[in-house]
Amino acid sequence: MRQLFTQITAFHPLTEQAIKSLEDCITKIEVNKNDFLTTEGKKCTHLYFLEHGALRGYYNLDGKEVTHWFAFENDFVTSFHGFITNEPCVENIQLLEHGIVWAIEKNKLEALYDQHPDLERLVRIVYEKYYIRLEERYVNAQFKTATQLYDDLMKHMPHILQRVPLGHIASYLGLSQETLSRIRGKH
Amino acid sequence: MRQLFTQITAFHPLTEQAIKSLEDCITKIEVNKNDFLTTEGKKCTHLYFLEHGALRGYYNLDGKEVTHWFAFENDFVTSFHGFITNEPCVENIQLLEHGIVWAIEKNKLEALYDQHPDLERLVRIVYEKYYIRLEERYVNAQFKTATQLYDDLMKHMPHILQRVPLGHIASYLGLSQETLSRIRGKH
DNA sequence: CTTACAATTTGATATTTGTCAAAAGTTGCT
DNA sequence: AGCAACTTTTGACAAATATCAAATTGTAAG
Repeated sequence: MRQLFTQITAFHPLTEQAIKSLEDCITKIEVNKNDFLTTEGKKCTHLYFLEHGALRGYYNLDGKEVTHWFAFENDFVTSFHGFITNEPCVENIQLLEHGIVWAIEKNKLEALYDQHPDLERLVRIVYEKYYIRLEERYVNAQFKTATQLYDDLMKHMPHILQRVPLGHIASYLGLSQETLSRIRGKH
Repeated sequence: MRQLFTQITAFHPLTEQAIKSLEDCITKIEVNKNDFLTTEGKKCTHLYFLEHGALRGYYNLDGKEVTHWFAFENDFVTSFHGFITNEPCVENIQLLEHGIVWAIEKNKLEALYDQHPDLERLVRIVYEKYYIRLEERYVNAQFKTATQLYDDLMKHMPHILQRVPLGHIASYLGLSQETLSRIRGKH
């Protein structure tokens, strides 16, 4: 638990009281490879923090699985669209390895905001960080060639090939698996 | 000014005190077509709210201008990467028409958060909204065909063709201008 | 109304990437 | 070790989109 709060407060420091309150609201979950945190059509009422493991978010698009993000250690995770709008979510979140996640319910989290502005600030800052991370990916995906995308990925997440099947990575980059395989072939 | 706060509080209600404090920190700016709110390399220390007008954010990539977003009436606008990280920004924000914008300095805004948690909450909610908006665009851009992208744009922003040159729209969709022109040709 | 400049369209061709199918390689299980 | 299921690679070909160049249309100023 200490380890968890060390990671979380790296985004923004929290008061002892906020940490105490949080402790009462979070649940530790152990999840196996191929388990789901949420699936298409379900309400996604929890925010997760990934202590250990790897997972992916994907859509079903014309019968194909389209992976649109990965998460690893110390990432906040949820189906953001569903979590924010309260609508049934459109994506599936699946474990790629055995993992440990912490969960908090949306209602409880929002109730804590009222007592702990520092917690709400932390979440605001997380959104800021995640927003610009997504923006960067967006610009890359749209305006770079397949080879550039692969090179960038190797630079920023060199470990990913060891942990994630190629097909998922291809779809994450918006490429066919065959194209990615060929690119990788030329060193 | 009333009009402005009507729009802003549509995201989340504010107390009278928060509104008073905000009033003291914001500046109204009138901007002409082709003016810039910020340019590449500058620090972007302001958050803007677009009361009237249209503008675009674009990168220079290999000597080409790449438009990656548009903003219209009642949008919050800034170079988010620069604004959040305090690093020199990588994009240009340019007016496409004569417009009216309200500006607030980042320092002043953050100072207000301490006195007015409701304002910080409003901003958090704005980030949430903008995050899922971006996510939606991301998935579209990556996994839809040129024709689908055009049809979606016509559905969600049918007015855009009247206000924005085709070349900018093409680059926003990640297409060449010629391709977009041809797609548009077949009704 | 005419001219000059900018924006858009059209045509021909090249490039990139996707698709389908088959082969080769891996992994896990008994 | 040996089989089955899954993942990755390879090849041939098709489709989508980009590029370059030229023609056309639209627009604002005198």
